[in-house]
Amino acid sequence: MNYQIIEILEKYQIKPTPMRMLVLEQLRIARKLLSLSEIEAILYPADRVTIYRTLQTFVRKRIAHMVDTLHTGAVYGLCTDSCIGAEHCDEHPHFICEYCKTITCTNDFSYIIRKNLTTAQNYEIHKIEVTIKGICPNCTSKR
Amino acid sequence: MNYQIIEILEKYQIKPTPMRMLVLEQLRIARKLLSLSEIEAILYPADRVTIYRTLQTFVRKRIAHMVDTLHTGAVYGLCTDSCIGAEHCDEHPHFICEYCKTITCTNDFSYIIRKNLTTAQNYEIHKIEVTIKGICPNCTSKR
DNA sequence: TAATCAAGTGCAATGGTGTTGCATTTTATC
DNA sequence: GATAAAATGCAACACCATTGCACTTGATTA
Repeated sequence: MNYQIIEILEKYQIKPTPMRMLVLEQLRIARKLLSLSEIEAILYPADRVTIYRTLQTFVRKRIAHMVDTLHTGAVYGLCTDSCIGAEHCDEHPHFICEYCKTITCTNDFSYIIRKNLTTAQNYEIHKIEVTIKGICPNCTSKR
Repeated sequence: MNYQIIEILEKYQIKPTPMRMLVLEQLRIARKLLSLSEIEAILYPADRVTIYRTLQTFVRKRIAHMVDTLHTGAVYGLCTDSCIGAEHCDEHPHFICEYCKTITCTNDFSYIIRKNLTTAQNYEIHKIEVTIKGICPNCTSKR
């Protein structure tokens, strides 16, 4: 189990310290994107700043991506299978369920946006963030 | 000039106080979305909280919409001509130029996202936020 | 016109999140 | 084992959103 985590960290050239292993483990366990505060609560009494910097390292090393939406705060998630590798994929729309508060990834539409804006209007696009709020299929049935 | 502003406010059933007229005027003058702090700076020494509540009122009364992206903070803009009326339109993608920091509205792609997620996957969508970061056509030539 | 009430405003203060500086601890290297 | 580099933990700060409360303004009614 831990060996697997260490393996992943080393694959991304991240020194496998205890804190980093803990944070990575949580990102792997979680079935949703996690905020700094959520991770902080899970790993209490681990230091907030250290987790913050760990997440920064993860984003920099492209093992995880960050989605920033104001009223939920920034959240972090591991890149999915489809984006493991050379590309840092944080462009799939993120769906925030207003019922269960879960943040999940949905299909990627960014290529449509990218294509339109770059070819037709000469925008130079660095990052596309799509955030969708509503009720997820899970919760639709629960209500 | 002021009569026009008063007219607009009354159209949206907002009592035309001096502060509200000032804020609305700035939103109209600005060719981009404005943050609370930007409006605060323009209207100095007007009270931040009052402007904040004025903007809340504007959003509630659907004369303006809010876009929230973390690292720029929340920004506000008047609904465009195409969305004046019954519908509160805040779903066009917002483009943040990393050079001039200007936030502008771009074409609307949300219908694509909405259609796909609702018909194919049973999501109930309340709000779509698309934020794009990069360099706008204006600044591309300047560099 | 004066009294009354609701709405709007301004000041003070709080809470949350992101962020930095610095001293200490841990880890890697020689 | 000594030294250097990286990671960590604590304290503190900055910024923004937000609330509480007292005061002012403006509208309504007696």
